[in-house]
Amino acid sequence: MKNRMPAQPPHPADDVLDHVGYRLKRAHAALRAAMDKALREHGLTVPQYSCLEVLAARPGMSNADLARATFVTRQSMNVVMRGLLDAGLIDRPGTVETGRARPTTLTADGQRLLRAAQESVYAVETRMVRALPGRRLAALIEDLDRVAQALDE
Amino acid sequence: MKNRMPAQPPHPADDVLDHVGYRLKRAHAALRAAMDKALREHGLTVPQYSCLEVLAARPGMSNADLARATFVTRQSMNVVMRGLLDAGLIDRPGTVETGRARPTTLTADGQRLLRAAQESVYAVETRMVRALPGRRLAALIEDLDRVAQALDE
DNA sequence: TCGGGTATGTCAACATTCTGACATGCAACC
DNA sequence: GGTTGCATGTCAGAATGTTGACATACCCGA
Repeated sequence: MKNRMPAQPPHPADDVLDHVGYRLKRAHAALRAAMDKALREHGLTVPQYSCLEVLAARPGMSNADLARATFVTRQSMNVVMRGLLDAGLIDRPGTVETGRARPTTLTADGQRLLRAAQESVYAVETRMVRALPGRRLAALIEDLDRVAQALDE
Repeated sequence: MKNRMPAQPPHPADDVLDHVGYRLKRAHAALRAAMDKALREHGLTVPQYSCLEVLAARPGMSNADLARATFVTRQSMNVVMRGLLDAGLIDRPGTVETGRARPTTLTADGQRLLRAAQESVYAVETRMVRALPGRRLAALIEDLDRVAQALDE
């Protein structure tokens, strides 16, 4: 209905649609949609892929660790892991010598599927990076980290 | 369990946690949590606030317009609007002369509540902006827009 | 040794959001 | 006029996520 003019908005600078938070939300929504589409052909959801990916980089993480790393609650990660366990993509000892946290690892199937999915997802990431002019990638990452840190405390 | 060292990760550069997508997700999660906390005292959720905010900047938007502007489906925005209608914060004509799209506007109560909520939310946004060194804000916004555009097509 | 304090895994209830579907309304084109 | 295409609003069901709660397990100081 209303026309969108992202390049030259016909509004004062304090328009909501010009705020950083809105742009951040917009970029995140676009990334989420692109990843969702890329992962569909591999039969994975974004949380499932995130779990596998983090697990490949940091083998032996517990359920609570994975929840924190992927920004969801322990309970949500619990159902994600149940799905991955049923699919035989991850493995976890039934009991552990000390504590309650059980270390999780990728199975051979999990590693295979992850490698296949990574090709699709990394293509998405490449599209992102190529859209950035010059050496702005490092600056963008640094700024995102500063923002996250400022908001966390 | 694993120690986090965001400044100097003890891993190769191709670690997932170093990717742009991960940092984007992380920053968005932090923003979402901060806004959630700021809005709780006003009795608003983030989608509800987004709806009011966009509606203040672009009065007369339809349900589908608002859904697109806030990156949710029409169906989701429908239930958000139902809550705002029941709370008397927005208003919408029962019928319209032409078409199906009904223009929505803020009520006086909606404008009052939005103004109060904006103070809390803008404080969050200020925290974000202050965390950015020098004149990097404009560059960050521009980069986020480029990323979103590259992923949308 | 024995409490607090904290972290974990999991269950249940609730909310939020999505996908699928359908009816309605308009425009364009034959 | 009729039909095709597209956008909108809304219903129903399923998937996904959350908060709240509880039992368990470690750590640490009194």
